[in-house]
Amino acid sequence: MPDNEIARLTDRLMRRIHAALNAKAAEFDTHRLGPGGGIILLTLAEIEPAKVHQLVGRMARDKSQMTRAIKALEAKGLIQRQDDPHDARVSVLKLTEEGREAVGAMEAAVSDALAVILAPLSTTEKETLRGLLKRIHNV
Amino acid sequence: MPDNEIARLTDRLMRRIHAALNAKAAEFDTHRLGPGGGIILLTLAEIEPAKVHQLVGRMARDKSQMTRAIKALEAKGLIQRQDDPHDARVSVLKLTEEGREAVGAMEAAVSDALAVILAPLSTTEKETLRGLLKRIHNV
DNA sequence: CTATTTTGTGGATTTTGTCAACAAAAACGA
DNA sequence: TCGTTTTTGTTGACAAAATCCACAAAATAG
Repeated sequence: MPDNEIARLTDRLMRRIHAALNAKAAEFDTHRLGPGGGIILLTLAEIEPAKVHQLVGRMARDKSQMTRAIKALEAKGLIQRQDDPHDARVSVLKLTEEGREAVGAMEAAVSDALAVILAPLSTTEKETLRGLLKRIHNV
Repeated sequence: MPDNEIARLTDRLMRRIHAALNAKAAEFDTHRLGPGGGIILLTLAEIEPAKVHQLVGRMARDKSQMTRAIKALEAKGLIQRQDDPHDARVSVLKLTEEGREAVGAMEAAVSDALAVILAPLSTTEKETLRGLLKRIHNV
């Protein structure tokens, strides 16, 4: 079952990333977002402005958790909500200036950590990996 | 920061796998191992006989959690411990016959779920992905 | 033979994940 | 149009997992 090995290897990779970031969290996670909040902010930076369900879809997370995580980010002044004139159920999420700064710091730190973990791969291979992952998600 | 995108895409992939398996857990998780216990069993099947710290290393997990997870698997009769004659601190973990059966059922189910998620990739691409992931872990 | 490291457990706490129920708005269909 | 269904988001209750710390016993190193 070669596919299954992909699952196990992916899990392992994710845990290593998680551990590495956790170890150096003190350096960049000045807002104490935690891993959960951090990755949401990074994703939002990528696709903002976004609605909650878009983040839920893209991040494959539970919506109730997303609600709470967003609430926390909002309380910390990192993101802000605006009403959507076309749909009264939803609000549009954007980064605040402070949020953008936090994203910058995190991007750099994640980049450092990833560089170490992905060191066994050449630049070309990393590109290949990224491409394959994107294709999996039909992006 | 292209590396960072790898992290996000990997996270997303892992969550999708998790969700897919969770959705069909009733079909195969007759022992109620949960995702955590399940993947440990699969990993053990791959490298048994193994000691706790080997599983910890390979799975990049916290050792105290591993202790508890193993205890649960042992209580369910899926794995068994034997004393290591060369090192009294550790015991050697093996699957029981029942554990082996559980692994078989899980392998099949995981395989099904993975096939769907990885469908956008060709067989060759899946092989490439697997190879890259293995290289990341220096395997 | 002491000091340090490795290996594994256990407790306490926080963080995440899961599941079900719910409400308001939107989209749909006869 | 009006009722029905779906989408979107929120909350509560609970289960599972992660994190952190301290500890003990055995192995290893100096």
